[in-house]
Amino acid sequence: MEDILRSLGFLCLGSRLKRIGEQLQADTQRVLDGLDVRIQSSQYPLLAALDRLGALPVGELAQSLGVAQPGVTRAVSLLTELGLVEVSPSNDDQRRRIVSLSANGQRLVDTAKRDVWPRIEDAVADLCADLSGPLLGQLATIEDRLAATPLARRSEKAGAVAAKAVAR
Amino acid sequence: MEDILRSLGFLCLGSRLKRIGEQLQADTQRVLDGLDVRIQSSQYPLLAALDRLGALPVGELAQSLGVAQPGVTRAVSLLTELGLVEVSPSNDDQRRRIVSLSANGQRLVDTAKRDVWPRIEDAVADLCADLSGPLLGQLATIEDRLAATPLARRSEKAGAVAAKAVAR
DNA sequence: CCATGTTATATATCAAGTTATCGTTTATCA
DNA sequence: TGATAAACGATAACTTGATATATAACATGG
Repeated sequence: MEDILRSLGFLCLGSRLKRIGEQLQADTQRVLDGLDVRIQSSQYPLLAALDRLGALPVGELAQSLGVAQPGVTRAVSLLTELGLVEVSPSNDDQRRRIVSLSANGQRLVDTAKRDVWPRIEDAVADLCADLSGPLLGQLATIEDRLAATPLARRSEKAGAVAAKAVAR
Repeated sequence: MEDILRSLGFLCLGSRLKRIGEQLQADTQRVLDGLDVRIQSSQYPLLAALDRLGALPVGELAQSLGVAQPGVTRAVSLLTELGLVEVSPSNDDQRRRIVSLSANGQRLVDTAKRDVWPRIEDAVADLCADLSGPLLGQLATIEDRLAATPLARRSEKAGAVAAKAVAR
């Protein structure tokens, strides 16, 4: 069965990037499910931004994540309900609402940084290893590799390697 | 303002690909709006698939587009209402519903192939010209270029070049 | 100093993808 | 051949992005 997006090349690059991104996110979610982590993979960038940049108002958070502000507002309410972030008013500007990690959120991030993110990063790096040449070719290779060996399998391998490294 | 997805590298590649894809599609939509075409850019792959592969049942259409079947079912109902595709029962299997371009749909595709798609393809090709090196670097370059010169401007340039070529 | 404009966030609605599940129809095999 | 399994497409519910707009707080010029 011909892959139309692939055949259309640059014409549908946007759709194709979205498609690959969605598959990667779904696969990442499967890795997380296997690791007993209960939040959505899509929330990690927000938590990582707060961890890396410290407390931020909604708008700057949106900018640093490269998404539109309403998306951040929604994600923040969700994470607030989960008790992972907290919102406090700004002292000097009552319009601004400063978002920060809660104690629980910080704990989750610390754990993830140690136990989870390296696994995922290794798996994706493995997926993208030794790519070269034009962009469309690299994307095709990624799709092919993803179909041949799902990310979860790559993360097991990465985990095994990591465990071996620790055991040494 | 630090771009977190970029800093996180492979860890959030999925989110990042989605983000770039969405921006590309939104930009493409803007080009289409300027060209007096009234359908969503995201519907073009489906129409292109039917044009290229001929009439197909829903499931095979989904497979050739690389999306899940319910998405195709919804897109087909939408395009049927717009009068661009038609659905007919299969002779030999009552479960299958064969999707094909209507006369209007075929006309639209023919026009698009001649007047619209080349513009978009040139603009995106321009965006991706002379990329080299590792994937993450290529993606960063694409984002930078897109921020510097939006796709619509690139398509104007491409249109001018095409017009000049014709005039010769 | 207040009317007006701007900025920050929230809300509403839309778009396009997903998974899960259901009803039909077809296929299989004991 | 008839019971059961598999395949196809539709529907429902959810996710995660978008845009447009409303509301409230701040800034500023006359």
